[in-house]
Amino acid sequence: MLALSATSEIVCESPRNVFALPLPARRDDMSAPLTEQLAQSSPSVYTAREDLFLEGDESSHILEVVEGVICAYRLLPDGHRHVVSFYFAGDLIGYCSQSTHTFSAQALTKVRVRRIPRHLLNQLIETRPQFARRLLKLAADELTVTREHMLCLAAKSAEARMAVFLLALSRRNRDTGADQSRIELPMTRVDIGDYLGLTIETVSRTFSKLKRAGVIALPRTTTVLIRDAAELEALAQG
Amino acid sequence: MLALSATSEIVCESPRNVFALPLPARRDDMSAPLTEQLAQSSPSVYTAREDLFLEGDESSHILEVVEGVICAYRLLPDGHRHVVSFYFAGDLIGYCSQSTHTFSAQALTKVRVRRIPRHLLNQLIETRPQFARRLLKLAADELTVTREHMLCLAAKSAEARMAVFLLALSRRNRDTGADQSRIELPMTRVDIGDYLGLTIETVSRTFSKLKRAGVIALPRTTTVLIRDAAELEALAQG
DNA sequence: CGGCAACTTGAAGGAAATCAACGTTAGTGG
DNA sequence: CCACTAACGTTGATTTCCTTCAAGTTGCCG
Repeated sequence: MLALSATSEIVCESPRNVFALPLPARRDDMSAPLTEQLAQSSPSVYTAREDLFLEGDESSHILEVVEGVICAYRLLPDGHRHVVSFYFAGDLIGYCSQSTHTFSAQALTKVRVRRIPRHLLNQLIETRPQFARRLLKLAADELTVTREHMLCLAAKSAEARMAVFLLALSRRNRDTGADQSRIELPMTRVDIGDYLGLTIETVSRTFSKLKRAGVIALPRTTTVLIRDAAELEALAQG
Repeated sequence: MLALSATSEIVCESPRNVFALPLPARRDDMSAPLTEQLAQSSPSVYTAREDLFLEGDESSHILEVVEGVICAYRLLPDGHRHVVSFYFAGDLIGYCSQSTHTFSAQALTKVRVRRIPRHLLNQLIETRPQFARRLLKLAADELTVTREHMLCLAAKSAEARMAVFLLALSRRNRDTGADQSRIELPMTRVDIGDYLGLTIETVSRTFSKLKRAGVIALPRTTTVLIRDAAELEALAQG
């Protein structure tokens, strides 16, 4: 029921790629009363392209994604948009942020989230030091993943960035038991571009290039089939 | 004596720029016995360009920078180097990372650091929930700062990145009571380039361009004088 | 079937990388 | 103190990759 306690243990020690974070929850390692308190809050539902919150909003709750995909983004004064991260089922959003949100969050698909009041989180930290350590581990892992993405933006070509991106989605599939070689993209080309620091044209062209090279196939615009994972890994290196 | 407890309160609520993190410590808000335990460890000293640790090394301690500047970096298979962050006096390194370091750390100047054993940190988390919350806050702030830098790399021009970088250093000066308009660069052009995702040539050219425009002056290669802070702010926007 | 949004593709332009040469500074030893 | 050297920094010319601008095309939903 509650992912908080479980996820941190499943996370790999040194995540190499983005989206390498959480997995489905176990419920046996939390104190029962608190688990129930957290579980009480019934999931909120959002439809595609609906904003869950905006940058600057009061963040009295943290969110656990139960179903669907969420896009965290920021709008810049010059009109640019930057996608900070994508969050999938099992992920936590805003669990360690300021008193106001530092980014906006938009549903990419139909989304169900569980809202956990921050004061309850603080209460858990007070009473269960184990819990605090796990939360710290989660924060540390998100930091590592963010740095990995930063490195990607600082030092890699469009092709390499796309390869890293696709491999991250592929690994996420593997970790959730889905087909590694078949990726359903819940996000548009604009979302991908804003995430990778590229224009939609470059994203599209790079997809075409990878397709021409036989590395991937694109039966539909939202479906990527990985044909040559080894080559994709090589391209991801740079 | 110990920065851990104090820094988190001084950190601004939503840091807008890198290097906006910690400030000198206060000691009054920690339980005395533990403070003393932490203070016992006498600072280690490193000379310029000496590595404190390498990526992959066991990280049994976290480091508090007492004096000097440290450069966190990663070496990529393709020979590229990426500078993750710079750490200044008062900053904490590796306080929330994996069991092995996810980046290497090198002294840019003579450096003194206090080494705090991780097990002691865990002990503090167990016994002092306040402490755990503060550590979480520190992690959250570093995440926010990292995301800010990521945005910079993803969406800004060479000129804008340099402007953001210089303003961050300027703000750090202000926060430590030093001259806002006079920046002593402890890092080389290579370090700056690897941090901003630019080549040394571009870094150098951008410095020259800013100088020509009267935005900054460069009496020496390691000294930047900010002549037109407003214009620099404008350039930082993009 | 029409209309619109998302995506693709092509051509031209620009920002930064690369390649190459020259200056400058700091550190060393005569 | 000065000459020498090597690392660091600057500047210029050229190339490359990605962006921008501009049409098309596809696919979805009424």
